[in-house]
Amino acid sequence: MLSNASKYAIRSILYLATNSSEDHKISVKVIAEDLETPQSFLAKLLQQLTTNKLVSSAKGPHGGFYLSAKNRKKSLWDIIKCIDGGEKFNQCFLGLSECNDVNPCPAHAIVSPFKKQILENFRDKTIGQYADESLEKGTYLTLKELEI
Amino acid sequence: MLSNASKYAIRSILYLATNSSEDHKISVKVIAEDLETPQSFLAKLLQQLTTNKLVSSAKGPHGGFYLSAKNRKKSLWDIIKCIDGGEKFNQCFLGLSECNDVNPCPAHAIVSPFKKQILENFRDKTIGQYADESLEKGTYLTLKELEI
DNA sequence: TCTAAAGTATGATTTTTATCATATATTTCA
DNA sequence: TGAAATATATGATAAAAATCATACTTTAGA
Ligand code: FES
Ligand code: FES
Repeated sequence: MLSNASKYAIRSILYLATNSSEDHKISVKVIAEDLETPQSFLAKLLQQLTTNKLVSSAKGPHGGFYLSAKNRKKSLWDIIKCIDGGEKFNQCFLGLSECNDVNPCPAHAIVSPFKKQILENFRDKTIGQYADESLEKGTYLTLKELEI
Repeated sequence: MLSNASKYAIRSILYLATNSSEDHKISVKVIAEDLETPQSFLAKLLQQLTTNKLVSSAKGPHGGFYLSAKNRKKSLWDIIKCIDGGEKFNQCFLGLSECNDVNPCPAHAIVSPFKKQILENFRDKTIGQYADESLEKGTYLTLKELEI
């Protein structure tokens, strides 16, 4: 579904949402280590996200990445659009041009309601809300913290 | 979600399910033209599917591919397993090792029910049933037949 | 004011996926 | 029995995605 790039981007941003603040910026190095993602790839991604105002950054010592209040108002969907492009959810599951109710493919009936629901969720919920819920529910972002 | 390979494979098989029979085999050439997929790529895929008993074939003039009664008992899930491997549905949406309810990622709550239901549908319904439903409901497999 | 710690910019490489191409083996039918 | 139609087998190439690397810029703090 999503590219690695998008997955890393989402995880980084949710990570920043719970762990960073304007007073506590986090460097790519640390993010990459915690999330166990390739560092330079992540650096590139974070640049792109910064350019698109999805995350904030500061150079120099004690610099790093963090989420501003505005950044927290963005959605998962904004991230996906930024990295993978906005077509992710209107593509047909079987690769048949566009996905719509007029020309449904055989998988449409089962797949489509879910796509709609997920898209809605990703579009309507803010990063901030996601982060808050994560804290409540105790979800996981890194492999390290998994209970295995 | 699925690779092009899997998409082509599924579409070919559903196509064969409604258009072919032991008495009416169809050549790669025709399948590829109708589905508008790259011919040699499809040829390779059909070979793999044949090897794995998901489709049947015969060489020589009037040869081609078709679905036997047994082939029709297979599921979409069998196709996906054959082409993309069986991990497609237990991977975490955010790339966090495995997807399970014990160590949910932040997207798990919204994504997981969907994955479960689709997997179930893909596993439990046979190709034959899919084809029958398609005829009833009038779904589409090729770009050509789309109402645009 | 210098140095080190960050991000920024850009391009090279590797890996995976998708696609193209070509030679071989069977089989029907004239 | 031989030519044509088909699948089969295998390898080459191209395109896309992921990863690695390197040089540059800014800034805090000694
Ligand atoms: S048309 Fe194929 S998933 Fe909607
Ligand atoms: S754990 Fe991430 S989708 Fe289930």
